[in-house]
Amino acid sequence: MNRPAFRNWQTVQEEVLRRIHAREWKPGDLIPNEADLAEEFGCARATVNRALRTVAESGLLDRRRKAGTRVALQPVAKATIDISLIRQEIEARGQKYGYQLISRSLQEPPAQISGALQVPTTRMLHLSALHLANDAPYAVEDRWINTATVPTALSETFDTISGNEWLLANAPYTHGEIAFSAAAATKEEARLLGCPLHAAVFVIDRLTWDHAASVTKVRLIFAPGHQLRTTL
Amino acid sequence: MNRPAFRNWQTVQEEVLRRIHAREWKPGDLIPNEADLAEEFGCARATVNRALRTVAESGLLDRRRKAGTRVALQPVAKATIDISLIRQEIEARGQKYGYQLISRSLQEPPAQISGALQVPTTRMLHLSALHLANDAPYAVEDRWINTATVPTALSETFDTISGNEWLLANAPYTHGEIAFSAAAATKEEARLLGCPLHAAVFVIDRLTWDHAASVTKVRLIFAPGHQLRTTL
DNA sequence: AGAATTATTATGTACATACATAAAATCATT
DNA sequence: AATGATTTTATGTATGTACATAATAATTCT
Repeated sequence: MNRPAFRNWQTVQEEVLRRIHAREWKPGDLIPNEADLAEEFGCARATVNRALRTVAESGLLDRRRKAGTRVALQPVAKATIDISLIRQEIEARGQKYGYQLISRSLQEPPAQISGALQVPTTRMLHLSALHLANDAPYAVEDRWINTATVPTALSETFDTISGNEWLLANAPYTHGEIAFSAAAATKEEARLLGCPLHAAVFVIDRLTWDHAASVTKVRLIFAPGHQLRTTL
Repeated sequence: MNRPAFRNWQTVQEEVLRRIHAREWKPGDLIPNEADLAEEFGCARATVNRALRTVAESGLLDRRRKAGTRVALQPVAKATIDISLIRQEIEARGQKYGYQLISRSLQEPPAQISGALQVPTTRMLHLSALHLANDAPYAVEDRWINTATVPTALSETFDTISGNEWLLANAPYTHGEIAFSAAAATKEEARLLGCPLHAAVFVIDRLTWDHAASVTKVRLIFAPGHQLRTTL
């Protein structure tokens, strides 16, 4: 019997995935422990561990100490979405990027905004801008910046660089929340995007934090037809 | 000098993140190599490697052999979205799940569908169903199943179990594509969801494959107001 | 029987060492 | 100076051993 050599963790991972897909290991099944698999595959336990850990991260395996490793009953597909700069997104598609500042003002935010950012109702920096791809409207950016956290934003005009880009370079964040939804274009959004009033638009809302301090809240409204795609 | 003990990879990771956030290591900077960091932190190189690898996976570091590790110039935020069963999604929020089959038929798909699934224009199984949360319409499921890949689907009525759930249990897939977008509700969708015609609805399109064979193409149309949320 | 304690076990990880690999840097050659 | 071969170097990973940790199983005590 010529035992195939599973000598690196990728190979072991492929074999594990094959067995799951081929239903040799069925959903809910307890699979052999690391030590046994290591012996079977002719490699070290650490190698098996690395492979199984990676598969578990993708959601196909459930692992618990002492209880062992079992094939997930209801595998939760995990879609990873790369949130890059809008400029990069457009340039990556070989299109020309354009940016246009619509308004910049210091004003008191609506309760909904100041609540989300958890700041007392002081005046904040509000930006409205338009991103263009090949001169066509691509997305409207509506942003509030917490000037208590990022005071340097007050001395930036934002007429050539987007809030998006300036903040990434000047205001680090530790974590954040993001939400995707659909909305009907408001009058202002429709005007900027050149689409009918109440057209269905794709919206991304993002809120970022630097430790306990809120940094910015941004709403991106994409022109009709926009899709956010990824692989599973 | 009492050197703090960074004795496990999580602690090392936290320190690395701290230095990046504190701009001790600035975007674009080359950071010390693994061996040096291991000495500084008083741990093994493998421990530093695990920490740096994890941070790199999150997009904050760029690593290349021989070239070393540097802080990402434009960190690409990665949002991971868990795609679970609609039933689980609803039950996880403590709501009652309901399911209603609208139609089930064998028919020749429109060119757009058969093209995406890369099958000759044979008859395919088409399902239309409604998912409910606390008896209120939650999402419309419009699904095409490739009966060449999943012949057993032909003997399932789908009147009590959704295509979503049945396929997960009976038709494994190796990979897939997913797209998020906004659309105006069609007449039929508006009727089922109980919303105005052309209301802005959130849409998820998914296409799954088992190796080279297409499995299913599904379009989920969510009731107005639906949000898909995650953390950054 | 039920509760508290202890033993067992599978995963999780740290470490030292060794070698693989990719890419940059250097050197030799034309 | 351009080209090609060689060396160097930082990351990538495999291995054996050791111990940590969490959760289950078994045991003891009340």
